[in-house]
Amino acid sequence: MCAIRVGRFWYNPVMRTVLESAFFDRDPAVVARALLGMFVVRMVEGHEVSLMITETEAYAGAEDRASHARFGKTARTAPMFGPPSTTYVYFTYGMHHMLNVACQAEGMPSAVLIRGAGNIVGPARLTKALAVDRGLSGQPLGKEVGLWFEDRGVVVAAQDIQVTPRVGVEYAGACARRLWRFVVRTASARTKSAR
DNA sequence: GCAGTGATCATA
DNA sequence: ATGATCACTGCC
Repeated sequence: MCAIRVGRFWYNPVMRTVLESAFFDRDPAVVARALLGMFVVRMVEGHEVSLMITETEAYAGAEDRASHARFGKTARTAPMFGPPSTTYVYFTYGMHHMLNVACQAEGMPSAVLIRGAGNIVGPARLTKALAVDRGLSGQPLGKEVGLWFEDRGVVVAAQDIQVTPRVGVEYAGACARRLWRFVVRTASARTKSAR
């Protein structure tokens, strides 16, 4: 039985369970926590690239003053209101793409931002590495679009998770202090402290 | 420390 | 139509 090491974590390469929409049909903070140790899988130029997720953030609906859904449904944010496992990719600062997955039932806006995976730290670096752009926004995760998530049996213990406020949402008042950022503590994926 | 870059959304 | 803002990164 050959196990493969990812940082301090080991997994069995035989186990590959694709995360279906039910996984995402939960509170975004629960999903964000549960995604640590899961793998994001992307087809890029005919090759399957998979990376263990190490950093996520949760975003909720209108009551979350840090969420893009706080102003209601718009052309850009409509995927956040879609069924669970809908991708929400947006373009910001004139150059960066951000990868999110919608959570909860259709009509209930929420999402998890994937901020880091494998050795990649930073949400825009991740989308660059995985060739993710707005063309994916609004599409359901799956092999049809070449982007999906898998459970490969990595278990991340609570003691290995750092929980912090979300990055870059100081404008959100009290919501900025919500502890909705989840980071796997590893030697390689050491992160900057929240700004 | 801060420039770069352009979509997005509120305001009009 | 206009302007401020932005769930960021890389280079100074």
